[in-house]
Amino acid sequence: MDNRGMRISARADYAVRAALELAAAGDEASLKAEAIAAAQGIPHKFLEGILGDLRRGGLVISQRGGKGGYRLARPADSIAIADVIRVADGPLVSVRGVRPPELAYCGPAETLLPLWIAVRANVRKILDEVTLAHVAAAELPDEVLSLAEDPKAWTNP
Amino acid sequence: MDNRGMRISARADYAVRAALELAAAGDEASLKAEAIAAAQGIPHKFLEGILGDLRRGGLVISQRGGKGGYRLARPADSIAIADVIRVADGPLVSVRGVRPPELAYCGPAETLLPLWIAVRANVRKILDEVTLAHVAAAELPDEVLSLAEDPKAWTNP
DNA sequence: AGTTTCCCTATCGAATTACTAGGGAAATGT
DNA sequence: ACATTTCCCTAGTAATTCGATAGGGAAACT
Repeated sequence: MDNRGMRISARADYAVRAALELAAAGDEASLKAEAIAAAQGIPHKFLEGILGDLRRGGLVISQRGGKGGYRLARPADSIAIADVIRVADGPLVSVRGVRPPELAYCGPAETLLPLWIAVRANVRKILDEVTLAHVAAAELPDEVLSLAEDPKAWTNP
Repeated sequence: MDNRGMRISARADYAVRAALELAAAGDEASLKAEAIAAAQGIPHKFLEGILGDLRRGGLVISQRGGKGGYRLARPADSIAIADVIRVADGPLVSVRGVRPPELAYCGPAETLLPLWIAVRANVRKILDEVTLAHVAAAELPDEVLSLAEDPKAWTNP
């Protein structure tokens, strides 16, 4: 009964870190998959698959050949962290595999639905607002920063 | 690449719904596993395992025999939804299986750590505050309700 | 005793997760 | 033209997790 709960998968984590490397390199510059993999300690072939998702999702543009690599398709301040996660990993929050609005509860559990909706809204509030540019520049919006700076937020449970 | 993301497992969902049935029955009354399973449409034997977790976690008290069943160990307004989820399903939020404070990021990804912390804090803000009594009585705290009532919170992405 | 109900362990198939392998296709440099 | 680089695609795989089921033992009540 240990490591379950709401988890951010390795795939989502890797996708965001790769996108951050691209953001840090500048909107014009391009990086090779191998360079990103080395910089972030991500298995190279696994990362290639993830970068393919980001490309199909319209977040990055790729080019083959000697001078090839990947670059962001849009400015880093117009790509939210949530965009990257959704493209690489599907819907941000789900309950038993389905998105909250599709759930049917009965009896005393009826009010669970708005509760899950509220949880999802509070996750979105952060991940839809924070962009690659924010994180790459280490400058989170004030509301997010104040959440993260609360010492209680760092405690175990 | 479909149903991943941050998911609330069937186990966590079932655990909360079972606890809500107990809360609705009153702090003193007790219900049999079979009755809870029928009321909420949860596989009976699967639910028994979950109720075992809740008991070992100190959230419910069980009794065997003809007049047996389960009842809450504490008043419903002193048990947060987060308590139930943690006991049944482990830590609320994790990244790649580990809890955020244990993560090590480098380069432009360094600020990811406070970001995940902020996400977790925002999830906790809801699930630590809302109790079984709130949900069973269909009366969510105002801040939570206003999050859930925003029509944008119900949209797809 | 006999029934009821919780309690424990074991098992199961299907899905998911995190990777790995191998080769094909396009762009570039000489 | 040719070799090299780098992306691109499909398939596979070992380990784990998820959701569920089965069977029987132990305690409590009538």
